[in-house]
Amino acid sequence: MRVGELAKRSGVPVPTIKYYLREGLLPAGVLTSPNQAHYDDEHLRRLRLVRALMEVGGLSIASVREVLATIDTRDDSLHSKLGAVQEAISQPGSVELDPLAVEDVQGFLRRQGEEECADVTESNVTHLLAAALSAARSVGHDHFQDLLDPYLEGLKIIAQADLDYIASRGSRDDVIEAMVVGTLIGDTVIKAVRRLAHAQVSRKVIGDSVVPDEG
Amino acid sequence: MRVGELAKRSGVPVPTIKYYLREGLLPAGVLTSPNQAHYDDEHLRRLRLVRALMEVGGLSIASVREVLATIDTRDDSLHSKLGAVQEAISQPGSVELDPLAVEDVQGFLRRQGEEECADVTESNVTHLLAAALSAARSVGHDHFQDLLDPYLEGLKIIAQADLDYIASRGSRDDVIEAMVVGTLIGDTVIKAVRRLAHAQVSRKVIGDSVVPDEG
DNA sequence: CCTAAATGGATAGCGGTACTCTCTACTATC
DNA sequence: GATAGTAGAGAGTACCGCTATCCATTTAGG
Repeated sequence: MRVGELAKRSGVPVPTIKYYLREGLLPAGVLTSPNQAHYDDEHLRRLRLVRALMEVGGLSIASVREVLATIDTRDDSLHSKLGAVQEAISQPGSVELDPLAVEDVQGFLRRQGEEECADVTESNVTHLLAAALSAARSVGHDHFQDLLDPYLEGLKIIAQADLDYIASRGSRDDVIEAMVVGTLIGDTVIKAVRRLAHAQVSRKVIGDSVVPDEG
Repeated sequence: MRVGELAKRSGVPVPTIKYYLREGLLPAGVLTSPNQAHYDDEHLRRLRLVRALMEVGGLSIASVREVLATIDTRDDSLHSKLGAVQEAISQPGSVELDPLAVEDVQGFLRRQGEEECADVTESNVTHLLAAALSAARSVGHDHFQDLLDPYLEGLKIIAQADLDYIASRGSRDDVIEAMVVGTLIGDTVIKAVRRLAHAQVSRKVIGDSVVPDEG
């Protein structure tokens, strides 16, 4: 197919596709003439992935490029590939870390039997966690880390479901893409379902009055 | 205090504070002269909240303004306030919804005993969920909704912890702020811990080989 | 009291991001 | 042979979150 049909089938405007080609988010089509190229279903699939990463995952073009590069690297074991994918999709903001929050993270990791926790900022994931706890502290929530253990309890169930889902995919390529899609779209799904669960629990527990007027 | 000290104590540059004042993210200080105003600890607290919402929650200025407006509205019960806060912090992207994904969401809600599910797009939260499942479908993941039930199972544990945390706050104002902070910063913490749980489970289950080379 | 620094207020400009437009030379199709 | 589509590439645009500059006034220090 040519770029027009790719645009029609993906819902992405032609100029935007050209832009993605220039930015290296999409591999070039096969040239049949100096100004004619053919694109196949792989291009369509990749294009939809790019859009999903941006729209649902909220990733920037630069992050998408990094994620795609990680996906396309073909030398790691699946376990380390999962790690690499997670690093690529977990860009922490530029919050400066509260040492107490760093300590909280290290304590948590230690509690979970993680031995090698030299520097929290070495991994995007632990950095992200420390940044979030720092932000909590900065707004006066200095016991937010107490939630880590119950969170992990719930997330073990979720992570098991995630891994089952990923492993149920057919080819190795599908497994790797499912890591990205499952993790990023999963984040959004979890966000939404958590809010629904809040509403459910709140309806049962809080009812309508739990706290007096003003403290 | 004057704006200079507010800047020093919050780490936010003076011009940025002025900008936030203009944008209505911060209430004006008390004028003591035509060009002198006093700010108090409430301003500092609010400023830090604004930064936390933007840096960790990834909210835009417009969203922050909306959230603050919701916080400051003082007429709802806590239960409905939680709902309002959730709506304000759950802006769905502009993905067009797949009818099948909408059906998935409705089925899920029905399964959970939610009766009133006329229009999924009426609530930002269900819209967000439908958008995420639509994106999953668009990249060929048309059974992602099978994860909803295990997700809810894990998230019930998390939501209970959240509600306990929120309810443990002192004043009504603190409770309301904890809804925002706990939900948004909680999202990020959950994101990070989920990745750690992935690594943990993956180390145990996947080990290093689960899927053959190529399908 | 005088001067330097800071302040409130307002307007304009800047840097980054994600497109979108425009152009040229060519090709496919009717 | 007229019309529409195409590859490739540079310029332009729109929005967002600041940042810089200016002004008249005021405060703080010697």
